[in-house]
This record gives sequence, C-alpha cells and structure tokens, in this order.
Amino acid sequence: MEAERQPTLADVARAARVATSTASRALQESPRISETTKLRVRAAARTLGYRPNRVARSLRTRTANIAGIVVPDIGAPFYSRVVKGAQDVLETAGLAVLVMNTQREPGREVTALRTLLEHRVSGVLVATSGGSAAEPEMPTVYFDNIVRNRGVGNVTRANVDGVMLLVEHLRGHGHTRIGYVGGPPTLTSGTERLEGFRQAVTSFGLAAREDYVQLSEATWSPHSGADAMRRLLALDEPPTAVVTSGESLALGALSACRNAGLRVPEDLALVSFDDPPFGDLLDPPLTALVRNEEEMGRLAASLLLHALQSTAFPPPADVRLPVELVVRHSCGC
Amino acid sequence: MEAERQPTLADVARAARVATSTASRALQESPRISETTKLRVRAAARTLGYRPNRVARSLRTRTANIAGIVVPDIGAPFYSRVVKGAQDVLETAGLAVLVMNTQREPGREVTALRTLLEHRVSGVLVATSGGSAAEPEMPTVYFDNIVRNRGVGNVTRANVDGVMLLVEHLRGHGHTRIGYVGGPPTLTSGTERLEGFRQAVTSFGLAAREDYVQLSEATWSPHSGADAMRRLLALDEPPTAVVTSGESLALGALSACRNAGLRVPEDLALVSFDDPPFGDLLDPPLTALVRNEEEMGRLAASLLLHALQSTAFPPPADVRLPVELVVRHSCGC
DNA sequence: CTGAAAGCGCTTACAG
DNA sequence: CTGAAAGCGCTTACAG
Repeated sequence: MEAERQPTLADVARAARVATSTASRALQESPRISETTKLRVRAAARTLGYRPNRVARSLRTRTANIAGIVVPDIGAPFYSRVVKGAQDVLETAGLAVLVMNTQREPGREVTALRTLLEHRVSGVLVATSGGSAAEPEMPTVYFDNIVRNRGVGNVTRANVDGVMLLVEHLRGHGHTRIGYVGGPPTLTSGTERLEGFRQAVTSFGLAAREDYVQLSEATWSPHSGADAMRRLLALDEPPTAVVTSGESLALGALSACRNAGLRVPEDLALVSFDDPPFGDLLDPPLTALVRNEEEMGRLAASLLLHALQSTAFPPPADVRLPVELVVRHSCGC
Repeated sequence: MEAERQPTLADVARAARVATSTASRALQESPRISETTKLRVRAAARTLGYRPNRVARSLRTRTANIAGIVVPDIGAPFYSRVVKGAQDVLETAGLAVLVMNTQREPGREVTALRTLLEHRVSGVLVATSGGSAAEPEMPTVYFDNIVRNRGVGNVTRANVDGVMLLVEHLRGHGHTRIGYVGGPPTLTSGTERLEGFRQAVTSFGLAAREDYVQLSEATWSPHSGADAMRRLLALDEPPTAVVTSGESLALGALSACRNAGLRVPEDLALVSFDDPPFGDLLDPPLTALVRNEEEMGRLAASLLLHALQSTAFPPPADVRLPVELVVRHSCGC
C-alpha cells in the first residue's frame, strides 16, 4: 500500500519534456507522434510507474469501460458460472465487470440497477427476479429469465425443448407414468418448463394426471424438491419416472427417494433439467441436460458488446441456447 | 435504453434556479442549505430523473467507491460463495465490486491487479494463485491463500486445526491407518493442511507411512482426488479411513471408492476438509468441516474496510477462521 | 445561506 | 509533428 499519490499524465509529460496532449497521444500510439517522442514518453512513463487513471478517462470519454451484471445469487453454482463466461468475454473486450447480487429481492434489483447507472456502466446483463418493470436506462441484455421487448437482447435456454427432450428419453425407456417436479411457475424458467411438460404429456401420450405435476411454491431449493417428490411418492399410483426442472430440485428429489428406500433408477427413473455441480459423481450419476451456463454468459456478453458497437436499433435479439442430453445412469441407461 | 444524455447536476441547478454548488450541497443534505432550497433542488432532480455521475464524483474526490476482488475461478462454488459474502458487506459500505477471474494463471493475476489499479479502486481482496510477488500498490487483503507481511490483512481458515480435527474424529472411530488425499503442496491451503496431517499422525499415534499421503500434482479436481484415492486403495495394506483436503478431491475420492466397489463408511471411512455443495445430499452424507466461505468473504471485506478508514498502519492483521465439524455419515457415525 | 471559481486527470478538436 | 485550451460532471475551499 503506497502512501504517495500515483503519478499523472502531467508528471509523465513533464519528465519527457512534452505537453500532456503529446504524452497522451504518444501513449495511445497515435501515428501523429514521432517515434523518438514516443520513446521518450514511454521511458518516462515506465520510470515513474505511470498507470493511467481510468476514472478520468471515463469522465472525459463518457464511457466507463465497465459492464454490470445483476444476479439473484452469485453464490449459486448456476449464476457463478454464467458470470464466469460473461466476465471472460467482457474482459477480453476491455470491460471490467461490476457484480451485483440481489438475493432475489425485487427491491434490491432496482437499487442494483440504479447503482450501475450511477457508475455509468456501458451496459448491463440481468437475470431478473422480477424487479425491474420499466424500460432500462442503459443497454441491457436479459438472461435466464427473459423480458420480452425490453433491452437489447434476451438469452435463455430452449426450456420447452429441454423438458420435452427429457420426457422423450424417459418415454424411450418405456415409461408412461411420468411425474414433474417443478420450480415456482413464475418468470421464464418456471413457466416455460412447465409448459414443456404439458406439451410432452400430449405429444408422447402420457398419463395426463394433474397430480403428477408437483410445483414448489416459492423456491428452487433441495428442500422443495424433496417435498414435491414425497407428494409424488404418496400418490395411489405413483409415477415410474420423474423429471425435475432444476439442479437443486433434482438433488432434493434424489435424497427423498433415498430416504423412502427407493433405488434409482431401478424403482424410479430420474432426470433433471439442470445438471448440478458434480452431477456425474452422484449415485447414480444423473442424466440431465448438458451444462451450458458459461455459454449463456458468453452469449449474453456478446449480444451486449454487439449492441454497444452498432448504431442501429434492431428489435431485441431473442436467443435460445439449444439443449442437449447428457445420458448417465439415473434414467435407467 | 435511452438515447438522450443523462441530466447533470448543472441541469438540476438550472431547473431549481440555484448554483451547482448549492445543488450539490442540497443533494448531499448539507446542513448549510435551507430547507426550502433543498425542497426545490430535490424536486428538480426528481423531475429530471437526475442520477449523480459517480465517475465525476470519483475523479473529484479521488476515491472510486469500488473495491476489487481477484479470484482463481469465479465459477467454483468455493470462490463464488466468498465473493457473495464479500460483496454483501462491501455493498453495504457503499462500495461496488469489480470481479476479476484469473483462471489460476499468475500472469492474469498481475494483469487483473493492474486493471484494478487503473480503475483506482479503494482496495482489493485477493485469493492469489502465486502471481503477485511485489508489494501491492493498493490496500490489499489476501484470503484463502495468504501472503505474509504484505497488504493490510490475511484471512484463511485454521488449516492445521481443521485437518487435526478431522483426523481426531476418525481416530475416535478407532481408525489408526488413516490416509490423506491432498491438493498440490503449494500456497497456503496445500502446505498447511499437509502440515496438519503430519502433526496429526504424530499427535494421535497413527501409522506413519509416507505412502498414506497422496497429493495431487497440479489441481484440486475430482479427477486428482480419484487418482489419489486409487493409489491409496492399491496399497498392500490400504488405510481404513481417509481425509481429503478439498471439496473436489472428496467427490473424486468418493466416486473412486464407489467404482472400486467399496462401501463408505462400512469399508472405508471418508471425511473432507471442504464441504462440497449439497454435501448433505451425497450418498453417504459427507462428514466435513462446516462451510464458512461467506464468512471468509465477510471477514476479508471487513478487514479491508477497517484499513480504509483507519489512518494508522498497523502490521497486517492475520485472521484465522475457526473450524468446526459437521458430522454426517461418511465417517461412520 | 448561497455563489463563483478552481481543479480532479484525462482526451480531443483546433491551431500552428 | 507538437502544443495550448477547453471540457467531461462533480466537490469544496473561499468569499460574501
């Protein structure tokens, strides 16, 4: 920790005996500056340990070279991986990443967005919890939960296709009594995956029992997954296979089976939409959709960068990440 | 996304018919400004949708109200939880958090620190991968892997105590042939936990066989954990219990046991230093140290905030998070 | 209680 | 090829 203040461009210019404007241009490799001058300036900068002050540059150029990312819970494996992917492409593009955590509270989401606006970030990536109703005041890409006709883009997975793919696979194993353990039917993931299940019931001619659909009320926790699974197992004629719509739900469902003395997949087949961390190390290894959170982050970041560069205002891009099955053993394979 | 530019304080002042200095003070709730003026200014600000420009404020006050955090892998559950804890206390203190990911490459760590310096962050939290050799140029708190006599503080867990606690518990179950699956013996976690195991061997009178210590060479991955466990199991007289020094290692070790047809804990007891995500949902539920990553993040952030406020330059605080056992079933309980 | 002025550290037309 | 000057949007002594 240094007490003395950082050298400024003026200090460098003085040491190199040029004007600050010349020093600025030299350091930017402007072709207008002679090679000898550049050499002098660079030498002076190095000697002084000069580090440009991005705050000043941001103020002057009116662009902060910072992007914001707003997530419900940075501690959750899902979101931390999205952040990783996004961070990687943003940083490559020269943007540092300001992370805001909302704890899924809409109020905190609004505050987070406001803070980001005050920092004059170039743009923002948002996994909404339902907080922001109004049109955002900065270039915004929504991911995970999408918000139609707002922002410059949306990225989420092919939720309907994903659930149908999972059901289809179970159907291929001969199951017709298939249950669904779902998250709260709000926002994109909750509603679309449920819709996917309903479609699958029709498409694949499954037993259309409303009590085969068990949704958690408020959270996507293992606890809700276990509860939902227990309700399924308590039925007069329980399903022979179950689709869970999220990683935590899957883990909870799995442990509920274990506690009920059921073997997976022998007594009950289980597949999951999200692949939990170390899903391949579970007992049994879980059949799920291929993990692509980093890809989602990369894609969302790319959409944002694209929007920042383009001058046109096309309608928001609406991107669906394709789903793919990773077949392990919990399905019966 | 708004095309028109954000209103400035000058715009607010004009609308309220005061000087910008007065507007500034009114919005800061300075006691020097009359209540009626404040009312006018606030009304003008609200009408215009004024949002202070923190970039300008930062330049002027020479403090960015941003903190940096540098981690090897934001996608890893461990680090993402630390970030969550840190983010929470920093944000409460009015600091936004810039996250840098190094992929464990020392070169990227140096670059990350430089970028943070250029952003003139107030201070930084670093989980080093061994990159930064020199004295940091900003207030720095190291966490996870500590760096003595640098920065303003260090936070890590009581690594030696932790391993001893785990061994002691296994010893309580009657085991004397206890193996150790460790991460690379570099940096704090790798070296101190190994040291803890060596001490435990002596203290608890265990079989002191060098081949009971199996370290991974470069990574903390499940793969290395499985390899190390396999080496242990291939021994002439394999251990009856194993301590793993990290979450990924534990999961890899567990799956190696499974593949070898060993039941845990009946055939081999297993305990882990880190508690993996959903460790309670594993089969068997894993006995490990209580998870306290968020606490580590909170503590590191608090140390930083303290250093930022204090004018004194005390020697770096060196904090050890106490460890605690969460007894589940993999140990034989 | 309020205002005019300077200045944080840069970049970038504008001159020469 | 180089420099003097203005200005990004704030805050804060300094006057009054």
